[in-house]
Amino acid sequence: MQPSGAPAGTGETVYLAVALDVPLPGLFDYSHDRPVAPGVRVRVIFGRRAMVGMVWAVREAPGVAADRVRPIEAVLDDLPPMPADWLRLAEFAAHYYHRPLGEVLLPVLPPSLRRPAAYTGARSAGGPVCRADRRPGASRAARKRKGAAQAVPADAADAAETAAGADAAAPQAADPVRDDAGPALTEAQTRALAGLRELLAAGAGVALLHGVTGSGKTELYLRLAQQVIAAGRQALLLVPEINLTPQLEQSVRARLGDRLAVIHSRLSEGDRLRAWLGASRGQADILLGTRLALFTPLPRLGLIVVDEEHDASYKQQDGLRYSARDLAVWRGHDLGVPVVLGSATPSLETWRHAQEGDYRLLSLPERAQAQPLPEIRLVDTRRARLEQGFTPQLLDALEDRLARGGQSLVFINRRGYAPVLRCPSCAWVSQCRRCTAHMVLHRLGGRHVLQCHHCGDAMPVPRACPDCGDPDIQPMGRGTQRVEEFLAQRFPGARVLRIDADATRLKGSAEALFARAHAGEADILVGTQMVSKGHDFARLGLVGVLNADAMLFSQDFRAPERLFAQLMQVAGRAGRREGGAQVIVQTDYPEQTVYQALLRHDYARFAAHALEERRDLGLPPFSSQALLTAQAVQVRDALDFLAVARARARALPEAAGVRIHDPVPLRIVRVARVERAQLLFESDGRGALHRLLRALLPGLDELARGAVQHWGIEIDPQEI
DNA sequence: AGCACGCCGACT
DNA sequence: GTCGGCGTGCTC
Ligand SMILES: [Zn+2]
Ligand SMILES: [Zn+2]
Repeated sequence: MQPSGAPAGTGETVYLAVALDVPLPGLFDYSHDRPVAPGVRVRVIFGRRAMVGMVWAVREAPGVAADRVRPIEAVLDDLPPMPADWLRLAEFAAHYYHRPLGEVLLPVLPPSLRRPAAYTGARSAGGPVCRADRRPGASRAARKRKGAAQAVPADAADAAETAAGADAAAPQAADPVRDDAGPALTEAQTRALAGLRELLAAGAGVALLHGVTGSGKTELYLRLAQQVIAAGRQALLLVPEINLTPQLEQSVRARLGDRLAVIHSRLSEGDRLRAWLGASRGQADILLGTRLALFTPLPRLGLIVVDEEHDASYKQQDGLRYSARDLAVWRGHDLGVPVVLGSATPSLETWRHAQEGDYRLLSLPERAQAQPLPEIRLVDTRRARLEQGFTPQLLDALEDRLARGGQSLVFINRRGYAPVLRCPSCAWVSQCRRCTAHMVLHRLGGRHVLQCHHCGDAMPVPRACPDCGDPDIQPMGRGTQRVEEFLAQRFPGARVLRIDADATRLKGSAEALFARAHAGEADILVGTQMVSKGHDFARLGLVGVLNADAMLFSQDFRAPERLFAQLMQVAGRAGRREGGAQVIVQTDYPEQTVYQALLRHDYARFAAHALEERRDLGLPPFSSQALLTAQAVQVRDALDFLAVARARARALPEAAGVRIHDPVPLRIVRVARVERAQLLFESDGRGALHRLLRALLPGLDELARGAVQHWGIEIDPQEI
C-alpha cells in the first residue's frame, strides 16, 4: 500500500476520478500527488465514511470546486490495475443497465477487496491479498470439503456421471471405447463437437448447443475446455447456482486437473478471494462458477460456456440487475472468444438468434446412452374424480411402480402443507398482515404454523376463526407436505421422501437428502423444482406432475416458456438408466401447445408457436423492454410517480418509436408493508429504448422526492 | 445508500 | 430536563 503523501510524488497535484459504490451518477474527484492507473483501487473518505473506490480516469483539474475535493487516503497497490478488457465489460454493463460505474466496478469484486476496514485494522496485516497469499492453501473448511469429495467416488465412473449432472454422458461399465480422455461419443456428439471445434478455430462467435437432458452436453464442454487449455488458454464455465455441487466440481477436477478455480456465493470470503486471485493471475486454467464468476478477470480467456443458459439464476435480482448470460455473450464478442450456450430448452431470445443464423445451432437430439425418452401422458383433470389432487391414473401408475420396486417422483411446485387456510362460515382467510398474500400452512415438527412466503412473517395457527369463532377452519389446496402425508397414508408400505427447500433446511444439507434418494432409500419422492435440476435418480421410472396449470395462469407472457422448460426438465429425470419410463402430467388444458409439444418432447414446435405469438404481439425477442418500478407506503403514490414519469417521457423527442404502457400495481401489491407499481417501456429496436431512458432517468430522483421510497429501472425484465 | 443534523414526544 | 423518533439533505 502506498500511503498518500509518500515520497517520490511528482509534486504536481492531479485529480483522480474515482468510482464509488453509491447510487449517485458519475465519478468523484480526489486529489493526489501523482497519476494512478485506471483500474487501481483506492481508499477514500466519502462524506463521513471510509470507502474503497476504483480509479477510472486522471484529470488535471477537478470537476467541482477545489475546496470540496479531498485527498486520496491510500492507493491500494496490492493488486495490479484491473485489466482493460475487464474495465470495458464493467463499463458496458453500467451503461446498458443504466447504473453508475461504481455500482458495477465494486460490487463484482470479492468482498474483502472493497471493504476499507480490510486495510486499516490492527490485524489487517498488509491487506486481504497479503493474507490470502500467506496462506495459499485453501481454508481448513475447504480442505475438509475437498477431502470428503475425493473420498466418495469408489466407482469413479458413477461419480462423474451423477456429478456432471444432467448431462454427463455416463461411462457404462461395459463401455469398450472408454479411455482417459473421457467416454466415447455418440454420432450426434461427434458432429456437434466438430461444429464446436470449428467455432474454436474461427476464434469467435456464439454457438447454441441444444440437447435434451442426458444427451451429453457436459462431456462436450469438458472436451472443448481440454482443447482450449492445451492451447494455453483459460476456460470459463458458468452453471446455474443449483447445479454447482461438490460433485460437479469434483468431476471437472478429475477430468481437467487441479488448475481449477471455483467461485460461487456460498464460499467463505477467504476461499472466494483465493479462487479469484488464482483465476485473475492466470494460475487457474478453468474457472467454474455461478453468475458472479462472469466478472472475474481472466488474462488468457479462450472459451466461455454458459450451461442451462435459460436458467433464471443467471439474472441477478438485487442490486445491479444484470444477465450473466447476456454479458457473457458480450464479453466473448468483445474479446474475440467463442461462447457456447447450452440448454435443452433455450430461452426464446437465444433460439431466435440461432434461427436467424446469428448463433450457430448444434443439436443433440438423443440421449447419449440410447435409452428412449420417457413416454408422456396428459391426464385430463376436468372430468376426473380427484383424490387429494391425484387422478386415478396417476395413483394406479404409482401403485404399479411400487409393486415393481421402482422409484417414482411426484412433482408439485408448491412448498408447505396448504397454500391457504379458510373459514367455512365466513370470509376469513389466512391473510398476511404485512402483504397482500395468503399465509401458507406449514407443518413444523409435529405442529402447524402459518408462514408468509413473501415477507417471512410467521404466526401460530388459530384454534378457531378469528372473525366468527368457527373452530372448523380448513386448509385449502395442497403443497409438498400434504402430498407427502397423503401418499404415506394411501400407500402404507411405501417409503415417501420429501425434497424441498424446507426439508433441506431442516434435516441438514440437500446433499444428504439426495444421497438417500440415490441410495434407493425412498420409493416415492415428493419435490419442488429443486429435484428437477442436476440430479439423476437411477431407478426413477415414473414422474407425476401435479398442479402444472398454476404456472399457466400467470399474467406474465413468459409463463408458458418457463412451464415448458420446467416440464421438460422434470420429465428428463425419468428413465435415465433404464427404458420404460413414464411421465404423467395432470392438467385441465391438455390441448394447450405447451402440453402438446411436451407430448413429443418437441422443443422446436413449442418455440415456433411461442415465437409466432410473440411476433404478433410485439413482445421480446421481437422487441426490447424496460421496467420502471416504484415503491411507496401507498400504491397510489407509486402510481402517481410513474404517471408523471410517463408524461415526461412522452414529451421527450426520444419517445418516438417507444411504446409506453400504463402504470400498474404489481400482482402482489404489498410485500412487507411496501406497495409496488411498475411502468413498462417497449420498443422494436434496442437503441430507441435506451436513448429514451438516458434522457428520462436523470430527472427521476428529484421527482421521487416525497412519498416514493424507492424507484428503479430493470432492463430486459424476465418477469412482468 | 449511509450518515449526519434537527426539532418534537415520553421517560429517569 | 435529555433520550430518541425518523424527516431532510449531502456526499468529490
Ligand atoms: Zn369465520
Ligand atoms: Zn407477508
